[in-house]
Amino acid sequence: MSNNPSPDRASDSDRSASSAAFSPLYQQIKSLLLQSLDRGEWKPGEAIPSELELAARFQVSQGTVRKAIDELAAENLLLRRQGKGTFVATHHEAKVRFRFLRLTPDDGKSSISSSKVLECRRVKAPADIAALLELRTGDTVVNMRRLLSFDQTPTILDDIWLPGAVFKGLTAESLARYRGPLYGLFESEFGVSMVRADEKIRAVSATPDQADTLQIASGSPLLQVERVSYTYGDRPMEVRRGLYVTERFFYKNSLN
Amino acid sequence: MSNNPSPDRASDSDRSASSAAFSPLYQQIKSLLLQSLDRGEWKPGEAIPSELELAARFQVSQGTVRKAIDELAAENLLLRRQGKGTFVATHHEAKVRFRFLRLTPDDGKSSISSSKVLECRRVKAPADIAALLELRTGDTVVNMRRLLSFDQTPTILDDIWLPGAVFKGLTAESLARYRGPLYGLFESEFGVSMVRADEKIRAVSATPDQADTLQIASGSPLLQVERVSYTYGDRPMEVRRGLYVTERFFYKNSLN
DNA sequence: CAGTGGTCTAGACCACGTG
DNA sequence: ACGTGGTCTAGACCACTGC
Repeated sequence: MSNNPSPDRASDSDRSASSAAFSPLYQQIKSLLLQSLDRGEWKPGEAIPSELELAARFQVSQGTVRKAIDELAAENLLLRRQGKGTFVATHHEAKVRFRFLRLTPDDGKSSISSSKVLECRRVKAPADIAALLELRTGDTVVNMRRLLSFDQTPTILDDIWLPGAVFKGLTAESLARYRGPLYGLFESEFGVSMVRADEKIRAVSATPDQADTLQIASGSPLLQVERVSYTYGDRPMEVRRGLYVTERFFYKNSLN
Repeated sequence: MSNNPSPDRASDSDRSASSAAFSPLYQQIKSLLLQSLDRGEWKPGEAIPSELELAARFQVSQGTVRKAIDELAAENLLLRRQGKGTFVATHHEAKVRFRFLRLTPDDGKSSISSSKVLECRRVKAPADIAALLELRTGDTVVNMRRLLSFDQTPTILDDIWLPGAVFKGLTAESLARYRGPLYGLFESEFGVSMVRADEKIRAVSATPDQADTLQIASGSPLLQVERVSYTYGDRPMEVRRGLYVTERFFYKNSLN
């Protein structure tokens, strides 16, 4: 790229053809990288090409690639490791486990967790779920319910909804066999990377049914967490309604 | 600064004398900027010197100053405005109001809020509050309780604790006269800028007293939010225990 | 028009991880 | 020794703001 008083803009127009029209170069590079991630050109956990390689591929300077990667790293889509390279974020990692699970034990001790799948079936989407997943009412969705326990104490009751077209072959049996975080399974088995989520939190009273499965008194206060998770391109891929027992745990949040 | 094969490092050692010893230059600049902010050299809402001025002052390149400011802007301590300058963040702004108040109405309509101070007195700090504020048990603290209503509906009951040595002259009367966000008052009247906060969230049942002031049924589920707020240098400056009625509001959070 | 932050480049050197 | 990302610089030009 020349940077002279009368610059040659030919290569610029080449680039903008395949990307958002008039935005900063590094933003265009960022979109291109996002497209590659979305398309699965580099899988979660793998390294992406080096900054110099990408600079050569896109015909820009290393600094411009760097700024694009900086933003993706700030959004936790990429992970930089000095001396090694830049890697696609994955949910198969101890560090990342608590990025989406904000429930924390009072005494700080990380206790052993167990997950029991109570139900998993394919059904027609209710209107509210369909809307949140940007599907049509009646489109088929996977509905699973599970109970998470810490130190043998039932703590989280989750009701999860997934688009049926994407999560083919997800059954109670395959879930029961799997060890590890659910979002890790989604990555490996269905090619769906969860990248971001919004949560709406309320306090509610346990219904008799809920109280029964959580082994608490009916009417006890519960934290209700309604989450919508998104993949690349802000496409919603999961709706999750969780009920948390906050007797010995709390939901941790940081405001900046 | 020379960048030759045999560089002259004299100016480097000059700088490191007044800052953390061996860290990247831009991190040292960042600390110096933080010190100036903490010391009140530039007040909330004011512009800080231009990048070129700061570069001249610290004897570094504009790019290095820029990277320091980038991080402070990412942490919401500074606000960049193209063509105008870089400004110190302030809580006197509509945009920032909802940075620390995460309670959102179901219907999205921003309703008028009113704040009623129920109590404000200087007392000796209980052990738990003192620990959170990094004071000694029995040091004097300001304790205030207030009720926030939206559309005439009582919604938030706050119990707030502040270090007495810093918040001299804070009385129920001065609070009653003041309009606007509490953190704005803290900035203007006491020179305390809240920069970050940690929250622990639980679901609880309303006690008879709480139910009475919030005009709900005794035993109703409430969101309990325990917040510790920090100024520059991670010094705790407020402990706040809030009870939120989440009937027509929810606590909004984003996971990245 | 001048001054501010925003973008882009090119090149040097440093720090880290691996072979 | 080599390749990776990390830091730092210098300089050009762009985009926005306000006089």
